[in-house]
Amino acid sequence: MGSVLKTFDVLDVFGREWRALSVTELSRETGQPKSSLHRVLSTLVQAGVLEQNEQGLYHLTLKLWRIGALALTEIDALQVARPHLEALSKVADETVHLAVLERDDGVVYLSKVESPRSIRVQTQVGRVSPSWCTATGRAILAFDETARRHMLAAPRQKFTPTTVSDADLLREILDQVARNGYAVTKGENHPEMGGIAAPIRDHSGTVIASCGVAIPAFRMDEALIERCTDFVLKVSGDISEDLGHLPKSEKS
Amino acid sequence: MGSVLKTFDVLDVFGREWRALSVTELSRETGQPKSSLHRVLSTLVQAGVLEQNEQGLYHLTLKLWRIGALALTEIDALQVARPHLEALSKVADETVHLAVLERDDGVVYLSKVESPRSIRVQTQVGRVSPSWCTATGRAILAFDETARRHMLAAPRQKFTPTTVSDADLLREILDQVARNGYAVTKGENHPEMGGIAAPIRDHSGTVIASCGVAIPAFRMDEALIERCTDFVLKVSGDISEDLGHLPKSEKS
DNA sequence: ATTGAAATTCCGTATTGTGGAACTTATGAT
DNA sequence: ATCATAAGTTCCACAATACGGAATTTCAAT
Repeated sequence: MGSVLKTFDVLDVFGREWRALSVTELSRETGQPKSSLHRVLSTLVQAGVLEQNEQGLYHLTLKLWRIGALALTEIDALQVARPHLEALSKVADETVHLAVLERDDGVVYLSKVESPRSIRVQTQVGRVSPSWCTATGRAILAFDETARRHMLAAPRQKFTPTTVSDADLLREILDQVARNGYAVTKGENHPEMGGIAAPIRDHSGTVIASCGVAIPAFRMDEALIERCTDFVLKVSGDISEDLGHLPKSEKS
Repeated sequence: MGSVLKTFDVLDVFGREWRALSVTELSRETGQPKSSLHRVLSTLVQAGVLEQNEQGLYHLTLKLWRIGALALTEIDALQVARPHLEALSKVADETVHLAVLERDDGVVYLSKVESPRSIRVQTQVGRVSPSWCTATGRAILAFDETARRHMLAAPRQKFTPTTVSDADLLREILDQVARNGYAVTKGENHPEMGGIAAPIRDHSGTVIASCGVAIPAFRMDEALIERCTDFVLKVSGDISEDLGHLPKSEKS
């Protein structure tokens, strides 16, 4: 393996554990000898990607984020969506996310607005969750044939007893999501967590992202689901419209 | 130079130009032969950092942002600040930023709220600006002795005729900012742009960031500056307070 | 078809990365 | 104060890897 790939292995560790790491911890995580790591780490410090604190631990600088943030600017949706997400968080009174697919079997949260409630779902912007057992993931997969095929081809872990991992059943569920126009999940990714999400379309009608609310499972009764679904659909529609997607013409 | 450093040179180019790039463009920017670049690019694709589109152009994936975003979560201020920044944007009716120092002679914008006005300052989250001639930069430098020393030691470019680059004058200005508790600049970084910013303190009283408004220079008259300064000071104080910084006790 | 420009592959060379071992520093127990 | 342990860092001979000029392929435009 080349030194560049090893370097990104090291950075991946920083992406998983989000804190300052020691050479020994990195050695344990990556399985590389400390002397090799030391060289890689020095190089990363020189490149301005890592810094070493007074205890000798290494931590990320903002450099990677800064380079990567410019990749985000292409995603017009982010700018446009923000006020709508805040409105959604306010009326639904729950934590709200904007998500896109990453490598077909993951969704990554680009933006969130936290619920002011004391008991709320703990999530992380930049975190990747499995696309096939989350509401935000399914809301995109249902409308993206290619991604769906890739996802169904890859192996799927069962995170909880109720995680749907069977390909046929998953296909049915996604078809259902496509018909309904929204996705609801409960306890499939994390036993105490659920979500309701709907797709966001760009000017061409392509589904490029989803937005949804994340709700503690114990709060998710029929009434709440119905209420929140309306809010989520309204907001996903508003964002799509702001992106130039014409709302389906009403009969009149 | 090692291959890892070369790799980051390439990524830096993606950080400057924020769009898909061809091998030839990268060759021009980095001065490396195309065959070498090709190897580096393949490696980065393999690492999941870049993707190649159908025209053969390379572009960033979200991976770097995702790893780097976890570095941001350490910055509690970001979560806390968001609603205050929005309030500031609303009352000031101008574009608002939260900024931190990067490598002493730069400030990077972590968060922004755009003004709804049609004529507004064009900025970019993730962009680095010079710390010594921007309001957000000076608002931090004025309270960070170490950073100030480093900044004064490094060479300083003149961006406009009015950019203050003289070390002694800069020292005086920063002392003034420290006494006032806020910084005002106009046309020193960009001729048509100005700003007003104030420091944000954490629970220990240390200045860790700044927030400020960015204003088109032609709008910056005395009245506006005074009005906005009040808003900025109010909000920077509110954010600091939310971070656990006790407001200076009132005499009573 | 023909040309030109860009992307990609090839391959012999030498620079770079490699990792075990030795060395240094920090910590904590006797 | 002394020793023991663990972590961080440096060294160096060897081999793998990166290097880049040149050859080849791809693609679009004329």
